[in-house]
Amino acid sequence: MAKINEVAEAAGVSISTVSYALSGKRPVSVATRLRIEKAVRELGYSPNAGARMLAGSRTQIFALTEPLRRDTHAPTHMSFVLATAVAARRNDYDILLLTEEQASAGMARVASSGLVDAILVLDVAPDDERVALARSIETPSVFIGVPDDNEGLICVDLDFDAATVLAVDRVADAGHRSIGLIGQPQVAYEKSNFPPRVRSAFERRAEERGIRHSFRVSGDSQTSAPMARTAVAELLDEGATALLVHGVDDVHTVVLAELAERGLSVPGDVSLVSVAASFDSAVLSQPIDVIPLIPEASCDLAVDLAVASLGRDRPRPGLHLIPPVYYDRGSVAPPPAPRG
Amino acid sequence: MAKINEVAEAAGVSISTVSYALSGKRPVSVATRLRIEKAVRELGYSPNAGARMLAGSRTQIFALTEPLRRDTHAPTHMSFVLATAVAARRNDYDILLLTEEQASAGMARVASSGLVDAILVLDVAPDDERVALARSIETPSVFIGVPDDNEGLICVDLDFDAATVLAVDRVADAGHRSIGLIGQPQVAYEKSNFPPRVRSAFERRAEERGIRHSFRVSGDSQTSAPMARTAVAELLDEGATALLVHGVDDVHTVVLAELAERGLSVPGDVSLVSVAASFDSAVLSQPIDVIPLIPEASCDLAVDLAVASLGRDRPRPGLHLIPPVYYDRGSVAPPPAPRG
DNA sequence: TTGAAAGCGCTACCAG
DNA sequence: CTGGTAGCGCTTTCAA
Repeated sequence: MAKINEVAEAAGVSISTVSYALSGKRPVSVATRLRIEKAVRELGYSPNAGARMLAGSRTQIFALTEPLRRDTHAPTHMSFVLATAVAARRNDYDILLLTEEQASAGMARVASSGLVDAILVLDVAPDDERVALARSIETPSVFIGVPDDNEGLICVDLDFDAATVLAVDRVADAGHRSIGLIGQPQVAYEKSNFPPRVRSAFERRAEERGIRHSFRVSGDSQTSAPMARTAVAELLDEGATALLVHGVDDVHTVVLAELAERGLSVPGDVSLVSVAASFDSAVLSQPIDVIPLIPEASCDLAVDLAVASLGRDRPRPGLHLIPPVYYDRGSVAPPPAPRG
Repeated sequence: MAKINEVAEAAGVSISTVSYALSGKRPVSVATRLRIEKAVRELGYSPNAGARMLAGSRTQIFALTEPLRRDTHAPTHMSFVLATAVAARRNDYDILLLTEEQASAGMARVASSGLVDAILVLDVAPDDERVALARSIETPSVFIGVPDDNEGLICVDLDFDAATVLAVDRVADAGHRSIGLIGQPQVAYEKSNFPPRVRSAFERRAEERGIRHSFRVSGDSQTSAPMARTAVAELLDEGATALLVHGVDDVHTVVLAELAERGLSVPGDVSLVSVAASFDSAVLSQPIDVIPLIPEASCDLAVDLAVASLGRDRPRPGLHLIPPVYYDRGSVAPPPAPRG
């Protein structure tokens, strides 16, 4: 807990020179810089955080608000939190966790006390209450996810629309005339922002391509197995020859198991594409075409935007959608010839 | 972003009176207090975090270090993080997230910059590198979990030893002479601190009671189903009439499914006790006796200790073990009469 | 290339 | 019960 004046003394220079040598905001001769660095090392000096916040205008802290709902999928959520923390540290920022019942309260608090330089908003709901708050405070905020009313906000996300179109087109191009979508649990279509986007893009694009389409939700962690099985059964009964899956790893596992039990091969009998999966699809029992949702991509971009919003030319508000990438793993083929 | 002098001016008092009125560290007449509160409200005043840190000696921030290993069980982990955050807020503290490859680096950084008042250590390994660091820094730290070398540290945890003894005794008292333990995935016995404690307490207590015992690991999330099934099969083959389960929800589900498939009823044919489960056992298909590991209990205590370690009479180092509680749900009965 | 010194906004001591 | 004010440790302007 040495202080800057001790470093200055030890190096035989003034306090300001030490400060500049460390921040690099003013040229310092090599000789003095070396002496200062030596003193810093020997004293184990590290600038006091409170003093920096007060004197400088940066706290080097980002808030991360995440209203952890009961139905949040923990592994996915953890990936995003971790990716955000890593990206932040890479930019010399720490993450302050805001997990409260009333999400806005914590946000308002850290904003008005100047504890953080910017706020990263996770787990965005379609009608998120944090939207209004974000507009009313000085502290810049970046949404990881797109709320319905996003006018004037900076939002980052995978381009779910384009991703879904990519998937529909792929199976349509392969010749499929009837496709199904196995989606998220029902609650996700009310509380979360992206499942509805996938669903509507799916239906719209299928219409545009003139192919039959049908949609089913999957269950939550307790009911995912039976619901996903039922979904597969119903979609196949309706004549679907290709399935898009928008779900967590468990749902994929169940879908594959159900197909296997029915003696159906992929892609021989049924084609399969995973849309916006944020887990490593290598854990599945067989390779599946995937258009991944990569937490690191969203979070890196969000942090970059947060940092930029503190600088000279701030990023302009709007949607920053990440272009989808299609990974071909061989799970899409032309539909089997109709029997009979 | 009003400042304290504006509040003072608006209320017609001195700066110090405002400060004392807000902190309560000095009596203030009701009349002036009311004027001050009014001014605070109207100006939307909220003290500057950096200034408080610098002037006061508290940052009102706790660090939470969690080296998120690949094999971490996300839902359990999230429960602990959430419980910690809630407990911290209740004490007017925020949580700074430290998730780095080299866990010690972040810890050292926030300690030496005075960014946090104390450090909460999660996901403790038997030979945790953070132990040495904790001893070398000024900032108090509280371990949630017990490392092998815990001399001089403040550690909080469920009393796994007592919990396991409670479970063994229960089935032993019911008349079982041969019991099995289905434990965590293999890796947990190397990287985590509590699974070995449950296992050794199980073996020791069974010896003391003079009953046969056998142990099996379960698998990770990908292999839990087959491994847990095998474990059940092997333990039953060895003659176990009661099973203790120390695992996540999935393991319990699989154990119950395997017993059901074998046509064995609980507790008619096999008795079952869940040891140190941190999930809500109500999600299981049938009620099971449980000695729960309650994240809130550990985290509340840890936060209390962290707060106390900043006060006048700091808690003395040592293990703060939470006494186990046995919840009887009717899954333990005397063993069936031996057939033949 | 370097120094001196004025704050940053608050807490808490010393006076009254 | 209330005020004045000296720092807390650093950043940054102004001077040299």
